[in-house]
Amino acid sequence: MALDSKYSAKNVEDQWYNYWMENNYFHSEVNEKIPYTIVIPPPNVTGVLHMGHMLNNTIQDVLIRRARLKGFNACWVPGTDHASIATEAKVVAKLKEAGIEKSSLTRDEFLEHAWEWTHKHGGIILEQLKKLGASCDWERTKFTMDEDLSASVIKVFVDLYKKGQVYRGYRMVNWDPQAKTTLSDEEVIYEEKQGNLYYLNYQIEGSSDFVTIATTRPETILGDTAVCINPNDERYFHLKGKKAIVPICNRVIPIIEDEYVTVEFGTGCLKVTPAHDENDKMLGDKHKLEIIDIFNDDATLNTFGMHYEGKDRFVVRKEIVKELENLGVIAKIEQHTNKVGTSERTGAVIEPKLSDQWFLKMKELAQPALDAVLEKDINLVPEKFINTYRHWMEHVRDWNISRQLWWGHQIPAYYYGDGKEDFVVAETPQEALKLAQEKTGITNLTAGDLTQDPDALDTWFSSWLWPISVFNGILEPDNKEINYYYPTNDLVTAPEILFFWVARMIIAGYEYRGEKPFSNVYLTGIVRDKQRRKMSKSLGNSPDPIELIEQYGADGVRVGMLLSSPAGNDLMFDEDLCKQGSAFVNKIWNAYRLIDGWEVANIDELESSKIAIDWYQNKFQKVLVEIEDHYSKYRMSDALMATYKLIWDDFCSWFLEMVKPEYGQPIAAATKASVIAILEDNLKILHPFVPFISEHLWQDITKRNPEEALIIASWPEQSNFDESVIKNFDLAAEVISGIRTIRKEKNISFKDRITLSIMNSEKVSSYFDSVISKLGNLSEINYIEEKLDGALTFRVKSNEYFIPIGGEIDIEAEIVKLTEELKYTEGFLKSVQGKLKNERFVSGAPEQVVAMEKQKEADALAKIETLKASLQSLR
RNA sequence: GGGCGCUUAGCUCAGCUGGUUCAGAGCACCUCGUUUACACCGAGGGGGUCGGGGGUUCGAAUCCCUCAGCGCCCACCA
Repeated sequence: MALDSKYSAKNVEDQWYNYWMENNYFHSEVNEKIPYTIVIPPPNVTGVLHMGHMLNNTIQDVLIRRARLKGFNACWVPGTDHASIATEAKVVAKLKEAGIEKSSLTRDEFLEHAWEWTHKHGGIILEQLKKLGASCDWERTKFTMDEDLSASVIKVFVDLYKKGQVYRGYRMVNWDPQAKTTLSDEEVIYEEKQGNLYYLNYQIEGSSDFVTIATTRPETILGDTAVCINPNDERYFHLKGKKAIVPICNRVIPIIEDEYVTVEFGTGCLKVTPAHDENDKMLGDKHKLEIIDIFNDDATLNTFGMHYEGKDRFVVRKEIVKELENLGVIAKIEQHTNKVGTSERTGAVIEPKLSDQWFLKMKELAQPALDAVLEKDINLVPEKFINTYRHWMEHVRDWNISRQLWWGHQIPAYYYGDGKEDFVVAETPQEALKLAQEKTGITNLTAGDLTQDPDALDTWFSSWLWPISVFNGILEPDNKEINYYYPTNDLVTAPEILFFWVARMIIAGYEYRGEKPFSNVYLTGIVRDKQRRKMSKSLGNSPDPIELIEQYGADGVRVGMLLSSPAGNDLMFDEDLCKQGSAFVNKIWNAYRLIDGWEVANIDELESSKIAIDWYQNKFQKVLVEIEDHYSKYRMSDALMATYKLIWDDFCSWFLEMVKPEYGQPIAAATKASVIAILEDNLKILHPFVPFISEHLWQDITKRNPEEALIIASWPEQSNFDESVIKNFDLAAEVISGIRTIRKEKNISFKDRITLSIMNSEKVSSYFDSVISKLGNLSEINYIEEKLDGALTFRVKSNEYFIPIGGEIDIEAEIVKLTEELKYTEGFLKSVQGKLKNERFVSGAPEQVVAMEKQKEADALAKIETLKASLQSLR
């Protein structure tokens, strides 16, 4: 058959993905084999594939395919996350485009829209993963809002409530005024922003004196309920017990004393706004201050904002500064940088806000999860993340798990009155009613008297159960699937969600299984562009992964992604890497074309072929050990690079060149059979990286039954290898290199056959003559005792090689070359001897090292001898 | 403000407990090549005083100190 010299991935990849699907190779069921399990970090259900996913899932697929080849029962569970806030924001925006406000809809109406959106866009990302070659067990696809997963979430919430771990509290929380919901501390990103520090004069009641406070947020003065000084600050002793007047609203507020105030900062005098700052709240509680909330939910001012009512906080900031200026109360304005919290999802500036929310106590739950990582029961790769993890776990704060959103799991708390404790928590409304009746003693309480908490749970409150809930391990803790697949093996995810997700999964794992959820966590880098900017939609610097696959093929893109992605290191994505990837795939393709085209005949195997096969088999084993080592350390790019070099350099450039028959000649049947066997082993180790082409070639070699597919073949058997065979070959390769260098330097065409003479022949393995002769295109090899006059020379180890080319030698040039080599060798000898003369070295260094230096000395001396002799003969 | 990490060839990075294969790899670059698998190719080649300074040692890219630059995480200083 005639194969095109350019491999076309497009024609091949869909075909084999379908073949794999049809034969159900991705599917896993409980059996007697050892399981190897990965749960996918569930992407947002309505999201599209981005470069981070590509990297992430390529690594997972490499791991899972390799495990499958190694004979494990490989199970990769895919799925999606409902992504409460992100999805709700999208749906709200979508509705707005259609002229519908969320506030005009009932909860059920809104959820209908949300589900519609989810069904329309959900799963797109999973389809995209198929293009990449992801061998997930699609029959197991899960969604965090599936019925059973939702029930798991509710069950866990109720359970934790009963255990006293979940509680309702009135606290200062992070408010996202755009999404109009609270956020957990982890969802707030602090950004350094340039702002001003305003110094304002507050008049002292009953006096013309004033006190100067400093604030970054002048609009909040309308919520001030005290001024605070440090009791030890002599400057303000005269203010003790006095009252101050807030400008504009003219509220009279007490001047309190607290050592919390830093004397050195600003004026050493602080305005206290308990409703809008966590520290102020703390002061307010301590000194029993009034709390005045001046904001609406969207961060516009409410009636306490007086004439600013209805205006946005940032507009008010500008306007109020003007008004204060007019009133003459601004003492000065300084430039000031401070950290401003913004919403991870919407980017809106977070407003600290007091409200009733649900919290999960973390301290106690975190302990086993912390120990597991510190004791390396769970390995973080790379290890540098252990410290970060430890720090977070040791300082973990209670988790705000309620969100003022509709899209998500509605909190199973039911209110029957307005009192703080007038609620019950239960898995079902029926149960809630029963509990409420018991609690209140009112037996004729009806379902209609109960109102479910309108809030939804934080998305992560469902994804933290993922490794358990996908196997139904919450609802049926003793089912055979969870018992078999859990704990899973590897988790591959981005370091950004180490706290959001990974840490919490570990916590849930110990709380609900008494066991870790996974053994290894591979934290990938962040995909950046060449300018080191994070790839993002808004910057428009992210290539479309599907377009990349169209262009370079999934195999090419996979290789491209993996080529430069050591764990934990950011990946500077460059399309050239994909080019390199597809070039590699093309190389494999052409190697196959070569082999496939060989005519066989029943002839004896050539000596060079036998040598080549023996050498490659040993080399393959040696590299296999390296590859295994890299895998064991999760060094995927190194494993790939070792494979890449083995295939490109050793297999293609050396091995195939050695066994390749002369033009028009047939190859020995036995040789071709060996080459095919070697090729098959190559395809096995290539398969995790480039699944499509490897399967394609595997199936093209010979007709295979479904049970003989490469995807379920077995990884090459590890066996001993003979290092001396490899060393011998390296020597031969050096000689061939020497010949090529001379050809190049002297412009001797490769087509011209030349003669090679070797001195000190007893030290050369004549075993390799055939190989050297073939790759050097020699007409003959001579073994000589005396130097050859009128020849070009080169040295490998202490042997000297001569290539006679008649009388055309440029003697002067040869002399220069030899002199330089001599000079270098003498310098080298000097440094070695310097070491050996140093008694402290000889006595202090290990024997091995000293012996090595002595060997170096001997080699150098010998080389100097030959060089000198050669120079002599030229002169 | 605390903690962690990084700085090695033009680029992206390996270099484990100091000495064997310690100055490496891939890409890029330069030269030559229309060799009968592949120009997404082949052969050959150039390129780094391992961020600066100091120290320990017979010996340091590797250990210690210090300075500089960069990055990440955490933290309530208005």
